[in-house]
Amino acid sequence: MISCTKCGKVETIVKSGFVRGKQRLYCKECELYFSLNPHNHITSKKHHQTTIVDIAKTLGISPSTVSRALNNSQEINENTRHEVIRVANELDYRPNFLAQSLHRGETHTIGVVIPDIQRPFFAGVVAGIQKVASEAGYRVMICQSNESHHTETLNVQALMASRVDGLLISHTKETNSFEHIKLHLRKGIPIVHFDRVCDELETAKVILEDFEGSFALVEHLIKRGCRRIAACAGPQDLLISHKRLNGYKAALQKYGIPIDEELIFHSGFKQEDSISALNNWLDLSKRPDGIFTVHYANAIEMIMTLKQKGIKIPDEIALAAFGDDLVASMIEPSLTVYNQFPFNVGEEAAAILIDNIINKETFIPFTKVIKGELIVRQSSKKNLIG
Amino acid sequence: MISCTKCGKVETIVKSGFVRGKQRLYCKECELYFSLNPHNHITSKKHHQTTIVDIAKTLGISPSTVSRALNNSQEINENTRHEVIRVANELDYRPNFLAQSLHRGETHTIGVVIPDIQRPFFAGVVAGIQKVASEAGYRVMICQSNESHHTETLNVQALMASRVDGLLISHTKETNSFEHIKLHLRKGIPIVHFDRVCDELETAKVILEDFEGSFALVEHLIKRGCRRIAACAGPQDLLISHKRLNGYKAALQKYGIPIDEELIFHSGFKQEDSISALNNWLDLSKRPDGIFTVHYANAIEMIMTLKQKGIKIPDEIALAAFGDDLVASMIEPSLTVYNQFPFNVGEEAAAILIDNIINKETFIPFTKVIKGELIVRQSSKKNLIG
DNA sequence: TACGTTTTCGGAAACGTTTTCGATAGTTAA
DNA sequence: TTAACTATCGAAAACGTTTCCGAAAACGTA
Repeated sequence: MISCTKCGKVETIVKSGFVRGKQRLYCKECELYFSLNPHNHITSKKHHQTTIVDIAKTLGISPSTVSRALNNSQEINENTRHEVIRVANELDYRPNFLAQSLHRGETHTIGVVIPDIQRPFFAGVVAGIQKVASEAGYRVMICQSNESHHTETLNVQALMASRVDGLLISHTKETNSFEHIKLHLRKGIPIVHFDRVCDELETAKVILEDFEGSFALVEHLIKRGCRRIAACAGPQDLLISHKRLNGYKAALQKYGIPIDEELIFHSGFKQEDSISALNNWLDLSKRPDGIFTVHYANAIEMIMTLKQKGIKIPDEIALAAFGDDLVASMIEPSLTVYNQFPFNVGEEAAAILIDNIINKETFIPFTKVIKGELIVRQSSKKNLIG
Repeated sequence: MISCTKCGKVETIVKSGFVRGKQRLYCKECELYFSLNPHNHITSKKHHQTTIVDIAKTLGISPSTVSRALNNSQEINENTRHEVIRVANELDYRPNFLAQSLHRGETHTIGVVIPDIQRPFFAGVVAGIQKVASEAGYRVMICQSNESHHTETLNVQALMASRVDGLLISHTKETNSFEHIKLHLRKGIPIVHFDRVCDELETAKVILEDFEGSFALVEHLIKRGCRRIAACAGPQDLLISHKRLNGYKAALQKYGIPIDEELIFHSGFKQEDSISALNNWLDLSKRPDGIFTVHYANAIEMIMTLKQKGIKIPDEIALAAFGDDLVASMIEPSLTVYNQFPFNVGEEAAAILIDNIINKETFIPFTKVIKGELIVRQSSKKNLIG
């Protein structure tokens, strides 16, 4: 006797067509269409994630119907839909994201390449990215380049192989060729740069007020009385290093202070670099009375060294730096900084990328500037002129 | 006239079988087998990633041969392999990771769920994970739960839908039910806990010396003369909070100091929490002469507050805390901490997970303890007894 | 009764790979 | 000369899903 898959009754069953050698049936009461499948041995492999086919088999219907039921399709009987959903829950069905992505040609995943997740700036950016992305239903894959151009290239390749829908990238300090990006840009993959951007590529960019921030910091040092300001710039190859250095120079020029190349040092991100630069400056016949650093970490190290040497901050030397962090406010004297709002940078970058992904055809690249904020602390206080 | 796909010569071509209505050909000189395909219009869609089929069509061979050529198969003519690789480079072929994963049933990706990437501890863990994972050829997907149990559940679901090969997780402070983990554990997905682990699940775990570290910190405070030590413990639900509190209590007991519940406070991770706890203690008739906090950030805030109030550290109150960070060494007085080596935690957790993934059948869960290190700084120096 | 329409579903193709199976031609052995 | 073997490759199935195309039954209308 044939019974309904749902209610189990026998008397309500009527035949309803004949497809591919199998009798199609219909339960009058449940208004449910189904077929009988002779071999219902669900070959329960050890670790078998239930698929749409498993649901179809247990219900005696076809995979396409199950798919329709689970995707809010219009053309399906409401009762069938409920049955499918019931069985899906029973078997703990989870859609296979790989299969969906393969079919749809999109993964709803965005790739992120950053130099170092342990730097608070990038951690903040990533947090901002994840917030916006998850709200928009996108997953995030993060890769670290560790400031190595080669690793960055491998990261980009891996993300592209994973068919991410778009890419967010901040380049390494040694990256000065961009073929690995151009390649994918030509294929139409949406790419958004942030912070360490690249001017020769036609991508959307989210940048900081590198020039304005440096200008504000240096101008602030000048206004408090500094006349001989040293600069600890970043790695030579980095575009933002140039921009920030230009801000420094512009501020000096505005106030008629000559630029002394002796006082400009291009550091890496290592501690030794900034310390040796500082020592060189201190050995000069005319010591600087102010120091501007492109990265707050350098300034922190310098403060520690200056304190050991018994040099008074800010009276003998004042300091101001790019980027805020807890330690900048806790150290004594606390450090004057230009806060970059990394979380906002991440939010904006992700929002722009997702816009680029969704409106791929009409999107026109542009550059968004995230405004920063000068935070004056003890390392530069007192003796204010203007 | 028929010419070789490779060398273009006509006279070296011989017929070599006949398959599915198509003449199979062979170039004597190149030792290359191929067929002619009547329609070689590569329908160059706008954004068309070249596939294995595109390569097959341009060479007049079958996709399976291309696959073999690209996968170092034995059963393929060396000349054919070279031709395939040449064309693959020409068309800039990139294997579709989705299709590969779908077929193989594994993604070579591991999922990571952490409460907050912006906390240096977790950023360090993630860096360690990424190092080991990438060395082993695994990708990493990172999700933040933002200390929300609900978000954590969604994260786990999303990662499982993406069919990650394994999961690394550190629970939120509010997580006290683990159904969302059990479900997948039953299906055989390798899962490794770290830091904020869960004792009721049979997973491998990487933990810190929570008990020992607290014991060491508190014993250190006692040895320097503290007799009334307050504790700023973590959230109630967290297993590690209990362990650390137990270490605190054990140290007191060893030295015959009574445990005063008045001096134990369970904080969240917010700044206000620890400050109000501190104020309560200061209002007591018998103030504490030492403070132990489960998280260094709380101690930093307390140091700032104590300094404002003009209370001498460590003479009136000494401090010691769990977890190291740059700010702990920079603040004045610098903070005595128990360093947890987050990078090592990440490395170990990833290594164990990958071992679990590869040897799924034989793997037996175990717990790995990452040893920490007591770093004595100014916040607890002087007056040493023992 | 005859015909058109609606509802509901199944089959099959497609996404891009890998792999199993089988087929052919050439080579070697008996 | 025939059989067995080797080298090389193609066809097709499989992974799990979605979607296009059609088809059958039920329903409505004349």
